[in-house]
Amino acid sequence: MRTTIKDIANYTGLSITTISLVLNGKGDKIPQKTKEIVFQAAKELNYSPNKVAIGLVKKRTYSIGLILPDISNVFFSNLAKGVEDACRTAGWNLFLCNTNDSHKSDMQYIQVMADKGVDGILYVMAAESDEKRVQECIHLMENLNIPYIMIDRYIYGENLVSLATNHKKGGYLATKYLIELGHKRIACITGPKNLVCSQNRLLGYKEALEEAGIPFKKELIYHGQYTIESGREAYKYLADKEYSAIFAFNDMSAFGVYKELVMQGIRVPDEISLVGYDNIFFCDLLDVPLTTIKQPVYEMGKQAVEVLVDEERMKQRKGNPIFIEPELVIRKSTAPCNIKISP
Amino acid sequence: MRTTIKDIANYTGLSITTISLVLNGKGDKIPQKTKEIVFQAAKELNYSPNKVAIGLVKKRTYSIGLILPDISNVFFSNLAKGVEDACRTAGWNLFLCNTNDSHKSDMQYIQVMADKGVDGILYVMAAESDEKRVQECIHLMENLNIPYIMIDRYIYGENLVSLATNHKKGGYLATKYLIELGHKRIACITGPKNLVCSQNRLLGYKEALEEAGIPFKKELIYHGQYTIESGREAYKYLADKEYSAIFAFNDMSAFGVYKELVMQGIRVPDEISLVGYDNIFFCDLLDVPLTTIKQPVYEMGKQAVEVLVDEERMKQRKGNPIFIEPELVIRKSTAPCNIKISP
DNA sequence: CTGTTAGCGCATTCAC
DNA sequence: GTGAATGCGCTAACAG
Repeated sequence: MRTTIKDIANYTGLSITTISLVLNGKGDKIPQKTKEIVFQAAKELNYSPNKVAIGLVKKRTYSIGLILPDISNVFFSNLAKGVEDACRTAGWNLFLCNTNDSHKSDMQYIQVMADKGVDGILYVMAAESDEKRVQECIHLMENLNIPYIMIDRYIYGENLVSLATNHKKGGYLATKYLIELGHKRIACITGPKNLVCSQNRLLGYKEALEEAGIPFKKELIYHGQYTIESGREAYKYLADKEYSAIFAFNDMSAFGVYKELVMQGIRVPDEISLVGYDNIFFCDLLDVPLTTIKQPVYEMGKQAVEVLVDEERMKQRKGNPIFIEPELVIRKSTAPCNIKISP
Repeated sequence: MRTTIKDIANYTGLSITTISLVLNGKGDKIPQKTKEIVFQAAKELNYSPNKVAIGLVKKRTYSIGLILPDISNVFFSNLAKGVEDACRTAGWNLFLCNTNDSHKSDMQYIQVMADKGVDGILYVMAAESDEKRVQECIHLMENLNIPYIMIDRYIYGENLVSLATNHKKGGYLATKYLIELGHKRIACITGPKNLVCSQNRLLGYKEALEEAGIPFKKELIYHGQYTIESGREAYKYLADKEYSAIFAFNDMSAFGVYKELVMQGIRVPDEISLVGYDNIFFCDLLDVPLTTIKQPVYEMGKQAVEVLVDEERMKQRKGNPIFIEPELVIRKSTAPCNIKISP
């Protein structure tokens, strides 16, 4: 059996109160002598406080829940690492909840986390969720009265705290760079239509086009799923279109098209320029290292924890999204346009 | 405020016991009518049991701790996914503990998990740990009387439960395949010396050599750290050695040498054959897809949970490691040896 | 069939 | 300065 505060009381002949006071640093009025006895006993008996009991009386558990779609996705595992590192530093613990992009799991986990008494939730919504489903999740957390931050995938709402990369800017940066290289027909492989992050990247794309006076062509947009597979499908979809560059809204779909391009004997970047999004660590490992938009995802995780844990900052941030600035990382998959296409 | 069992009691005019009995399915002797009243009230008041309180009295929390070195490493994030999926299925929850390969963190997390009342620990030890440090961790868990399974990185000890790939076999398979391709001088890039998993892969390597009557050459062994960087360093170390194939003990270090080989204009597999280990998902994405040894890491995570949660199976497994069979995955980075080297 | 009581391990208020 | 008593939300004997 674990030793309890009671055991120390028996062992020392002191009362439970005294032990608790001393061990919690609230023993201003307790003589040094007594304190030492308590500390000594605690050490001898190898005492460590039962956090479940503390959680029950204090109604704080010093643990938070991280709900995300897929921990095996390097984007999220880097996020998780940032979150975990920040938690450890702050003395918190982390429940990992993997939803496999299921809205139902989202709802279940929110409830379970509440039952477990977590002090907050970091929430990356399931990709399958539409506006209505997001609201359902948000309402649940509100009703449960549990602080939360929406990460990456949602940023509107007056009362909610959210944190995300400035995706519009990211989309803009990528597109502008391609335009500067002389590309005029730039295909897009988006993420799921209902995700705000994907919508915003597209807005940035359009803005850059407009700024350069290039007309937007709907047929160059392929709506994908942020997966390798959808990158491959995008290639097929684009087969009969004219384009000299591709902007994939995440690195995975960029890898997908890349593989397909290579298989078809199309050279990157000589014939087609390719830009990804995320800056996953192995962009660098490909034979043609991938030009991409970097999201500082580890730092996002850290920062999310720091805000969530701080009541003041949470209040400030209601309806006031935290935007993280993306960054263009130029590698070898992009080159000046050398194809003449009728505009 | 959350509604409690007491609120339901007040609301219905019944006693706390009755509520508890009904809600826990132990109300065999309670009339259907009463039951319905209770269920109805629970629904109306939106009741969900406080798991912290339950944890305190039952001394079971239905949560487990997963302690691992680095969640951003795809190997571990896939493991974590397997673990999490199995947990969700079984109705358990998962604490994620990222140690950054620090032994001190290992020790701290073990204690914290115990304080949090977890019902078990899945433990992947820090790479920096030597025999003595592992023992320290094991003793702590034993003293805390908390069930645990050592995953991947440790398999000896009469009283401990462990689960790992049969790394000797993995090393054997990789080496044998290279030998069959005609390679005689096969360089190795190992993992940290103190890790049993790396030691075993080396044993398998030696066994395959011996079986083929090829003498073991110590100078062909480079002791790395399972990182991309150490793959690069391995290349430099091997610069003045004669070899026609490289067996890297994980995919990351394989990528490292691969990059360096490409930079030096050495063609894979025409000049040098390369085999990795792990079968990380982007082995497939490289321009020269990597031949490797597959560890079914997701399944390992799943299985670990299933055993940990089952007292019977835990007993059976004491001192009786669970071995997972690895598998050779042949891709494009290996080819018949066409270099003549004096033996 | 249902209510009363005790207790899980701890923090905390109020006496002594 | 220290101890006894109370309660956090729940389960589990034990009564009745």
